[in-house]
Amino acid sequence: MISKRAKYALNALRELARDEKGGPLSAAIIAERGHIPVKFLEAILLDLNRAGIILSKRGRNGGHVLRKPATEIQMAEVLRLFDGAIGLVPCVTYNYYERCEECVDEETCGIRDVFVGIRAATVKLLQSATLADVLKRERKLRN
Amino acid sequence: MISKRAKYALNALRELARDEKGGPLSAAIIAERGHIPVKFLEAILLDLNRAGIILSKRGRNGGHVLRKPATEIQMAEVLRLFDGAIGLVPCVTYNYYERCEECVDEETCGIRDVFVGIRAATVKLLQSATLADVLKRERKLRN
DNA sequence: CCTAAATCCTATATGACATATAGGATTTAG
DNA sequence: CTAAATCCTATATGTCATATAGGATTTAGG
Repeated sequence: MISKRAKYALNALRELARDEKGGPLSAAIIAERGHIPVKFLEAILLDLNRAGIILSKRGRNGGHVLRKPATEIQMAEVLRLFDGAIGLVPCVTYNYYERCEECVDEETCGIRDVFVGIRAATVKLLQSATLADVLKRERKLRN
Repeated sequence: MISKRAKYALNALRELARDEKGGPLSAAIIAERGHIPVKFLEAILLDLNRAGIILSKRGRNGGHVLRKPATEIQMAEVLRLFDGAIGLVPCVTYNYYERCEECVDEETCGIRDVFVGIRAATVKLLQSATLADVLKRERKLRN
């Protein structure tokens, strides 16, 4: 299961993608539209800003916009940012690799081999799922 | 990430599969071979027994054996037993379905749509991964 | 029958983490 | 100058995963 932080982040980014050509959206508005606790969302938006995914403007008429086009923001990037590794076991991830303490021989572990395959499939799907793709899916689902 | 309970369970089951035609294995032996805390493993084996995956015999010369052939025990079954839902969000699972609180319209949610695809791919891989398959992979990896 | 070896069972410690809130400091436009 | 917004730090809070303790029960064999 992904964390609520990650889920809220995805929801917030979807709102920004929908608004891509409009003005900046405030945390309060995003929170309302996405049914997200405001203060919690603020922290999430801060992380997204620091990670270079959104651009946040302070002060009156401030708010948040996507820093890149919606075609270039992948769900994979967002999940990695908030939840770290995507794999189901620590020994199958690229960026967060960690040996399993109990592991006897990683090289010949058949269990690991299965999880390697799952990670590959998952990452592929999460990389092809950009915010633009998410909106496209929604248009399709509405018919 | 899957829980340690689930990982330990898979490791323990692999030991039993390797031993499939031998006598029952005690928790102590499995724990030693799999580098698992004994008492913790005991509780896990108890769950596996209650779930009908292994058969446990008490008393002297007691121990645990697979209740079904290794070709019929899927990793999917084991993960579901210990970690519950396999999907990355509660709204995409068959057996543990739960609506996302913050969800506005599940039917047309593009984010959910992506996770539906991931769950399908993951479940497929976990179902085809039986204990026999795991052992087969290990023989292959040793070459 | 007795003992050793094993599973079975319940309770509990404990530490980590995710979720969430509080309260304010800072910036910015009008 | 003020209102609206982000930014920042600290903290509460509860839940859960991991793990251990201590014994009750069963079973085979000498």
